[in-house]
Amino acid sequence: MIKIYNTMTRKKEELKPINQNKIKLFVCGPTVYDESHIGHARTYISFDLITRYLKNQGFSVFYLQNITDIDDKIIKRASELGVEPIELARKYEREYLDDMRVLGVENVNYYARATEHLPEIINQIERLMANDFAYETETGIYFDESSFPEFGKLSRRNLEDLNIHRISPDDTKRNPGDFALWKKRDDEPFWDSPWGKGRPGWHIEDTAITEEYFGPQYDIHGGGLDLIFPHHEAEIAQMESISGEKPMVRYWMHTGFLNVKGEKMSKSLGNFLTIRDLLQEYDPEVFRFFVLSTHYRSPIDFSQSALEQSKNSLDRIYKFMENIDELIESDLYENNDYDDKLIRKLLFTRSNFLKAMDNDFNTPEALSIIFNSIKDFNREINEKNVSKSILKRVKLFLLEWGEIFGFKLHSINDADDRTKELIDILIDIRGKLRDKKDWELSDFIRSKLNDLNIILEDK
RNA sequence: GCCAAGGUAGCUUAGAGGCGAAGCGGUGGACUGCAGAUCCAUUACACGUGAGUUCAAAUCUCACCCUUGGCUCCA
Repeated sequence: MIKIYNTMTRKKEELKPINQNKIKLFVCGPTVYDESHIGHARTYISFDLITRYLKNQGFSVFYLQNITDIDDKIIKRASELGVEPIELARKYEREYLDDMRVLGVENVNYYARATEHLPEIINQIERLMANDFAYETETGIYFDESSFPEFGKLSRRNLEDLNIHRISPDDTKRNPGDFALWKKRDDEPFWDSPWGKGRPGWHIEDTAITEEYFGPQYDIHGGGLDLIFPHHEAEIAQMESISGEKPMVRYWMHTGFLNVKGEKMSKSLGNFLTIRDLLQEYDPEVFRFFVLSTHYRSPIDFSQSALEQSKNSLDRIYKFMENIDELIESDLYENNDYDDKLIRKLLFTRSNFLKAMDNDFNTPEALSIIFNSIKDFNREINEKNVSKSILKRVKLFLLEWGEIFGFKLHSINDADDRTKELIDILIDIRGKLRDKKDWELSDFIRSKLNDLNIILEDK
C-alpha cells in the first residue's frame, strides 16, 4: 500500500487512483527563458523516481508535463538578446530536455507546449466568462476570485489576508487577488481571441493542457513548493469553476527547495548554479544520488562536500556490484548450505525496502536498508556462506534498486575492444612480473594505468 | 505581522513512545609484497532548552531559544 503526503490535507494518504491501476500524473514544467538550474533538477529527479517506483509497483503511469514557452520573461529576455521569443524558448527547451536526459529523467510521456494549446486555453476562458467566473476590462480577462470562496484551500490562506497589503499592478481589476487569464496586447507575440489580440495568463495553460489530456479530474499533480501559491491555487479555481467537479486533483505533491549553503539559490546572491555548470564537475549519477539521499519534501543543501559524500557512498554500491559480478564469474566456491537462510534474508530486505518506498517514497530510509544489506552480504561472502545462485539473486535485487532509483549499475567501460585487449596484455605482463615478485615494475604498470583512470585491484 | 519546515554523533540524512540508526569522514587491527576493496573494533554522553504526561519520551503535551523558507517572478 503506497502512501502519499497530500499537500491539500497535509497528511499521508493511501494512493487510490481514479481508474484502477492507471495514474494520470501532471508536473509543472519550466518556463524556458534561461538555462535550467539544479533546483529544477531536484524536482524533476524526484518525480522521475516517483514515476519509476509507481511503475515498479504495477501502476501504469501517464506522466504529462507542460512547457511554458510564452511568458513575459521570455519576451523580455528575447528582446534583450535581439532574438524572436519563440526562438529563445525553443533553444532553452532543447537544453532543458538535454539536461533531463543526462540526469536520467526519462519517464515523461508527453511535453505539452503552451503555444500549441491556444484553442484549449481560449475555450477555457470562454467557459469561465460564460458562467461569470471571469470578467473583462480594458487590459484583459481576469478570474474573479470572489466567485470561488475556496480560493486558498491548498495554501491555507484566506481571501481577506490575500487582499490586504497588496499593491495592485492593474487597477482595472475588481479585487487585488484576481489574476489574469488573458492579457490584451497587440505587440508580438500575440494570438487572436474573442477579446482581441493578446496572450494567455500564466495559470491557464496548465488547466487547459490537463483538461485536454486528462479531463477535469486526475490523480496526481506535482511541482516545486514555490508553486503552491499562487499558481496551484489558481489552477484549482479555474478548473473546479469550469467543471464544477471537485477535486480537480486527488493528490498534490510538492518537492522541497534546493538551497546552497543554507540559503535559497538566486542570481542576486551569486550562488546560482545551472545544471550545465554542475555537470562540468560532477557525474550526473552522483548528483542524482545526492538528491535521493534526502527525502523529496525536505529542503536539501547543496555543497561541494555533500557531493563528495554522495560520490563516495554511490561508489560503495558500485564496488559491491563489481565484487559480486566477479564472484559470479569465478569458480571459487559453491556452498548451498546457507541458501535458505540467505534467501529469507534477501526477501526480508526487499520487503523492508519496498515498505520504505511505500511510505511516501522515503528514499533515505530505502538507501539505508540497501547499505545494511550490502554490509550483511559482504560479511556472508567473507565467511564463504554465499553460493552463486544467491549472488545472482542479490544482483537481481540491486538491479531492481537501480531501475527504481535510476542508476545504470554497470561498470562504465567505454573502451573499445582493441583497447581492452591491449589492457589485458598489460595485465598479463604484470601478473608474470608479480609471480617473479618484481614489485617495482608491477606497481609502475598499475600506477600508470591508474593515471589513465583504469583501476587495477588485486584480489 | 501571517503561514510553513526544521534543530539527531566530526559532516550529511532517516526514524517517531520501550529493541541506541545509515552513509561519509577519523583511528586501530585482520587480510595483502604494497595499495585498494572487504571484514572486525573504535570514534559515540545522538536526539535545541526547561517543565509535564507515562511503568517507559529523541518520539506525546506546553513554554521557550535558535535556524531556514514562503507571503502573487519562482522547480
